Amino acid sequence: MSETVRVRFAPSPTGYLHVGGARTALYNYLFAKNKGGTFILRIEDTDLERSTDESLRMQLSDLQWLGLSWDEGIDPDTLEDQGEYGPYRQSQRLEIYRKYCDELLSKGLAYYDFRTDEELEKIKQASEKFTRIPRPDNILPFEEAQKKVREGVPAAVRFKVDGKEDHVIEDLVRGEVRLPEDMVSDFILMRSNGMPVYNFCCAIDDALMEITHVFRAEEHLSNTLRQKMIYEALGFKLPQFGHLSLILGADKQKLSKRHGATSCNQYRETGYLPQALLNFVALLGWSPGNDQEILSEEELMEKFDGTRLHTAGAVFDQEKFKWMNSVHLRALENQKLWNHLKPLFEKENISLPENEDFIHKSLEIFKPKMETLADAPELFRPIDGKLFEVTEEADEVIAWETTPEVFNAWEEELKKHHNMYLTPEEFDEAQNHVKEKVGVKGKQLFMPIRVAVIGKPHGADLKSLVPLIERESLIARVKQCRGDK
RNA sequence: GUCCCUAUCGUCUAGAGGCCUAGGACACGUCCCUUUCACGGACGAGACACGGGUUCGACUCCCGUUGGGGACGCCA
Repeated sequence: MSETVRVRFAPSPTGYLHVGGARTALYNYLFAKNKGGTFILRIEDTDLERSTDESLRMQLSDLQWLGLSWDEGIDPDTLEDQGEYGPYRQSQRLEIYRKYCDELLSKGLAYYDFRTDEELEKIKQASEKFTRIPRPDNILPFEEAQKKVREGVPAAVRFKVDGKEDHVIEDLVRGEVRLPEDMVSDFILMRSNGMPVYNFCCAIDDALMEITHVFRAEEHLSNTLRQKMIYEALGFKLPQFGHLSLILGADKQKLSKRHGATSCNQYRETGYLPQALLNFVALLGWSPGNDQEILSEEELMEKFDGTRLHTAGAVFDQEKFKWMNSVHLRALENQKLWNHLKPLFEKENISLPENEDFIHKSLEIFKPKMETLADAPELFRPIDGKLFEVTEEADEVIAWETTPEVFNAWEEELKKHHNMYLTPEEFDEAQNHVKEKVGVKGKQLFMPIRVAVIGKPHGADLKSLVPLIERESLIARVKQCRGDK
């Protein structure tokens, strides 16, 4: 009895995927998964000026990175259609729009508008409190207008917004939303260059692709009114809409570039995990209804059924996102985490042992200190002897009266051993010997040693850290700290 | 300006008339763990925008005010 759920995400390929877009895509994806439905990717590329294949590929790559795979749409590599309802790129559906446009034109539900940009601009300037574009004084009869168009006179096609009735939309998020029809003016269906415009394509495609539910941002509310009119004029069945609250910046304005990082790609490049981004944006405007905040994709799928969506906007809190990323990062299996980290080490020219033992031990020490993947190079750099350097932070410690003695004693201890690495026990023993010999304890003791190991007074626990570094390298480091040549 | 949407700690949120002296999380503060830094743990501070109704009873329902946001494109 219940029809199959078909939802879509319909980005326009202009730049990277925005986090708001990621959330919209996620909700639609989760809803499809939750209902056993189909998730469709449609490309809204009718704006020739701004849409590029490069952007398209960037968006597809972002979606893939997030793991939001689609059942119908276009192949991310070949960009070829996949599915029964194609083409899935609006730029390849032009004849379809043309056909429906002619239908509306011939029925008198739409008309050719021969006014130029300049004329329209003049009209806008003329009225003080301009809100809507007025209908032209004399609309040519269809046949006559068509003839003129065929002769090459440019004209846009506008939909006639006549009625004075209110439209009621049963919104999945907001309940009954009443929109007065005169809220919008006669809107464009086809540009004068022959390209159809968003509201028209969207309505036609959603109808033809048999979309059942549309989750999209609140800013589309007035478009929904336009699209409803198109649906009705063409006799299509309206899908269910759910208008999502907006994601806001710290100043409560719609999240945009001036708020800093807003594209998925930026987060990807600064060391965020896709599962963290998904988890975080999922909770911006929706909650599972309990106190659980860390959710896997599977849990999200299971719990997201299109209800419990918030009506008010949500501020994107970078701090909390960072925290959530650190939680997902710590939950990651060591080997998987290492695979994420490897390219970063290579990029920074940090050479590290790659045996299982080292990976496990080092990650156990450094994982709690990482918030993003990008924190790893700083943490691991001191392990690589060739990159060892004494930082300014260490100056104070080096200046302590007893520090040179600690350095010497530490070096002597290291020289007593012969194995490549010290064990944690051997380190303890060595440290105790230094303590007895120099007669210092506490900060006076371990801070100089830490400086001699990683070049700075703060960092990971020495007992776990020292066994990860070659003894020879440790000796070289003390020398360097002491200023030996 | 017009229309639409919206309103619980600084932020994300739980709360669907009595379970609320309003719960959780981030951030913040104190303490514990720790010979540093993190992680972890305990505790603390911190909110129902305001005014009217409805009701025996409102954070929860209705109306208004105020605040915030969005739309008003031959962008999507």
